[in-house]
Amino acid sequence: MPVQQNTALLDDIELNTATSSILDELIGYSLKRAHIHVNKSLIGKLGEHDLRPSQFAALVVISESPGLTQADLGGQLLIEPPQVVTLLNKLEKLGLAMRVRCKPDKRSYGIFLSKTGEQVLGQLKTAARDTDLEGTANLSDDERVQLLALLKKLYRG
Amino acid sequence: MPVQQNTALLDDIELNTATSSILDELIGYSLKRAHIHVNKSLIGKLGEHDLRPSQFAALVVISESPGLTQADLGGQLLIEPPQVVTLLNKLEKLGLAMRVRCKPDKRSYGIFLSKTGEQVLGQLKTAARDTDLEGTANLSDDERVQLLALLKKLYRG
DNA sequence: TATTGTTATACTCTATAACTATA
DNA sequence: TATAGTTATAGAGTATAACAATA
Repeated sequence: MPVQQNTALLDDIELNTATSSILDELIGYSLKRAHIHVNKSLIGKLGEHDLRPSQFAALVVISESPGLTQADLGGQLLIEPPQVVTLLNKLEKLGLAMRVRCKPDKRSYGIFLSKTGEQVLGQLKTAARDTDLEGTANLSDDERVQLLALLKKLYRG
Repeated sequence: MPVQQNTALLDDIELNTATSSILDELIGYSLKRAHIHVNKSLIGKLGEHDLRPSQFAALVVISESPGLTQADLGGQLLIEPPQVVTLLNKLEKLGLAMRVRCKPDKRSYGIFLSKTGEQVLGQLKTAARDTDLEGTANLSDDERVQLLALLKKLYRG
């Protein structure tokens, strides 16, 4: 029979909405959706400072280990050396961080925050805590604690 | 005093390892780390079929709503129309899905899986379940159930 | 005039190979 | 020779504007 026979039927297909999908069984898929959901507000807030989430994370790590090398920073952020270069170029351009040739090994830099970087980071920490609460508004405080514990156990072992 | 005075000290900086970081307070950050952790094995497995996670998710959605439009698909996957085009071009090139002009509205397509697409999807579903378990091996079955419930509550409300 | 899908474009993220300067 | 950082490049993901065909 001709293919076009189904045209009328196909027009009135109802999309699955309630049916259970394999995607709903996969923790990986729900992690992605949840991450998108929570990060929306953070991205918006950081955007006011011309920063991305990874750049905020870098500021935090540098602040907690001033003088660390680019290799150290990449290791903590789980990014490759070329990404560290791009990231630091941006932070230096914004006047928030700097490379200093202060190591005996003249190939490497010590990475430090500027005074401005420390000040901005202070503001960003508060903003990040706020947006994280906003993005998880569907959870109670107890549920937030449970979720955080489960997530850390998941990826830290 | 001269800046270089600190050189010897800076050489022996110890990186923070145990100190608590604000990043560890943010659910958004832990979601990202957990997602990276769980998705590694899935990406590897899907790579054997020249597929990415988003393309696997598209196969699932199409299979569950055969004949849906590109706008429907993009809505379910939370991606924009141009991304749907790229995604479907890839699936058609692999012979897994196809656009069919079967709607009264001649501007739109109905999207369907091919026979091969259905068969491949069957294999991929099993593989996805396996790799999701592998990637969450640090959790017990109870903890997986709890985590999934918390994640869905988080992004679905 | 509005909508579906498409193209073009751009910016971010990610990853690898090749290069430099130091070690 | 090996390593720290850099450059070049390429692929994937994301987003917007502009366009064609159809409504």
